[in-house]
Amino acid sequence: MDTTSRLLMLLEVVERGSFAKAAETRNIDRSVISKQISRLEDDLGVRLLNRTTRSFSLTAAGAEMIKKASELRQLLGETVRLAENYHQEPRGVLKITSSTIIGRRYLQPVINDFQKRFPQVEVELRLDDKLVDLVSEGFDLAFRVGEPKDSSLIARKIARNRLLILAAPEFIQTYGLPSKIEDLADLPSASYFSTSLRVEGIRYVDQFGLPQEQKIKSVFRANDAEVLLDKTLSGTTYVLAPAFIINDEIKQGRLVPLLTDIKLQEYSAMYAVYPHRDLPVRTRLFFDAIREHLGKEAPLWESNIPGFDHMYQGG
Amino acid sequence: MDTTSRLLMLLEVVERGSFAKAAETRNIDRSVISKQISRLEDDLGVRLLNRTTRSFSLTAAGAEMIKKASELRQLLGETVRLAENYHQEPRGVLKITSSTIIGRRYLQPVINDFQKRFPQVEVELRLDDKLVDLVSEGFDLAFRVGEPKDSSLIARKIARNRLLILAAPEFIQTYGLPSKIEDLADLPSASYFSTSLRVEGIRYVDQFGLPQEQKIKSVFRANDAEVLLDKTLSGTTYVLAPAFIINDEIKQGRLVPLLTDIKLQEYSAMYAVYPHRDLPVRTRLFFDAIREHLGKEAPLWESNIPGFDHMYQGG
DNA sequence: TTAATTGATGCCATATTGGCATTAATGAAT
DNA sequence: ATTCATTAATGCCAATATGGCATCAATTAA
Repeated sequence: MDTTSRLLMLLEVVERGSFAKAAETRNIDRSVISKQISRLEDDLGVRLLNRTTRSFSLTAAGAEMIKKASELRQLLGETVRLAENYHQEPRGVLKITSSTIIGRRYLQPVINDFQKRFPQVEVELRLDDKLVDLVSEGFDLAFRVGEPKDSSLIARKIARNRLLILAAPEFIQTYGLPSKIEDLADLPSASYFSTSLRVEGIRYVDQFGLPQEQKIKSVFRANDAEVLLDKTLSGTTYVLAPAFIINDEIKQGRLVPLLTDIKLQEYSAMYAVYPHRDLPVRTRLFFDAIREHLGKEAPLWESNIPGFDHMYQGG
Repeated sequence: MDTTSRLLMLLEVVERGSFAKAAETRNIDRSVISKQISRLEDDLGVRLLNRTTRSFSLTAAGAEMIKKASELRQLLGETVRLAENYHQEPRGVLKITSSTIIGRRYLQPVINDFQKRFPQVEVELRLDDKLVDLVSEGFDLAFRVGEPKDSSLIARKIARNRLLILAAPEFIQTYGLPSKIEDLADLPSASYFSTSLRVEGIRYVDQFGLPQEQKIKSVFRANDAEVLLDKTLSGTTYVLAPAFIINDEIKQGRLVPLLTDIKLQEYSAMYAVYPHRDLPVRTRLFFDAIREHLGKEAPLWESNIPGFDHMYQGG
């Protein structure tokens, strides 16, 4: 290991916040980090970290070094990617992250097929419902619902993701079929709720083409769409759900779309996110495979919703 | 050894022109280079060099890689230098290059003293009369007569270097003492002669302040100033010599300045050259030590020429 | 007070590196 | 043509460096 690698190690230590965490993400022993950082300090002849036994802070020199280390990582990444552009056959490790549901339902089948076609490509899939740092963790691709804020990343919309209002037949028996959107105000609803996003109403476009929001009566809130769907299947709530979480519940008659004449506002689409302009071959091929799988026009999941083209379009 | 080091190795191979030369400058076995370059190609998955047994050429991928390797070297250098700025005590290896005469006569005494003061600093001195590439060979400092052309380098004038016209007493006995500069036209002269510079006349300023050049009759040409001086000591030629090669020949009466009333044009000064704005401590200290040794006003070597202040000033 | 976590250190098996000798290929000199 | 020298590649081996384990001391949380 040479100075560059040690600088990158230092950068990881600082980004992760401790030797132990850096060791964990690298799957190496803590002692290795400790030794290599010490070695780096010896080589450079500067103390980089002020250490106490349980934490550390950067020295002035250390702060300058991690800036440079970050530039080095960037440049080294570009270099490797440049080389990868010369591959005609994809190879290497394809690192992907996505939310649990996207990964399980839409990525996994593509990955299975992909690795049959390209056995030289290894795949690492990290399912995580909170955003991870693509750059520092070295991911090639991320799949997310909603456009990411980080403008240093490149996001491409790969599939629309319209909303539906759903309830189980049992719910309809209990509460009756709502005939206009205002009826939803008093019906029990399941709704998405997290630190970053809480759904408190249904946004739609009225007959005059004006945006409106119908308040809902949320009796169950969770930060997991599948849990909300499961709750709704039990017949005790209705739910405003994105189309991409629908499996065959509608086809089997276990869920029924409500108020399909309402024109709902489009929900955040599904995006693919990557950190660089020039993708390695393996990434580009996987990206294409995903688009192929999800469909060019209507996304794959909409085939689970018969007649969806005519629903929630305001007619 | 990791990818970065291998890229730097590749860069050296390309710069030096062969595996063998790169191995030589690194003082390692050729096999190491061969293995590491192969390893780099495997890791990147690209062929970088088209090899025949006795030479190689870069592939397109290889050409791109060495560009990046050069950026990496630059950035890594900056990083290390940044760390060195935090040293209060100088350490590390001070790599210096100069012409033979400058090194032997003016650097060596300073180096001896310097290493007494700072035993932590190692010194590598490369005496070479042709210019070497400071950047690719990793030199901290170069000392040269004449301003270097490479504008990416920083040059600082550290001492003027005036000229004299010298002859041995024996020469004067033989040919008589010249009384005006035109007398030199027919007297045998030793003159500097190399592929880059050939001296064919003596440039001076006449009584009206106009630049003139007096042709000389060169009977001995060499690309080494000491050899010219030695020839002159033999009494068979006079010579136009820069002051910095004078030892005690004038004090001992073995050489006599001629035509000291002529106003000679100033010769190229001695320059220190370094590749970066921010010098490591060891370099800055050595630089200061050299300036101290050579003298602020009149350079050290002028003390070997009694009355030199009043010579060749047009009086 | 105890328990848990952190980074440092010493020890050891293992992996990597660098040097040597050999080989094959190539181009220059005779 | 025929040496001859030089180049890069390869296999083998010793020296070196690395990473994992166990342990320790320091610190914080419970």
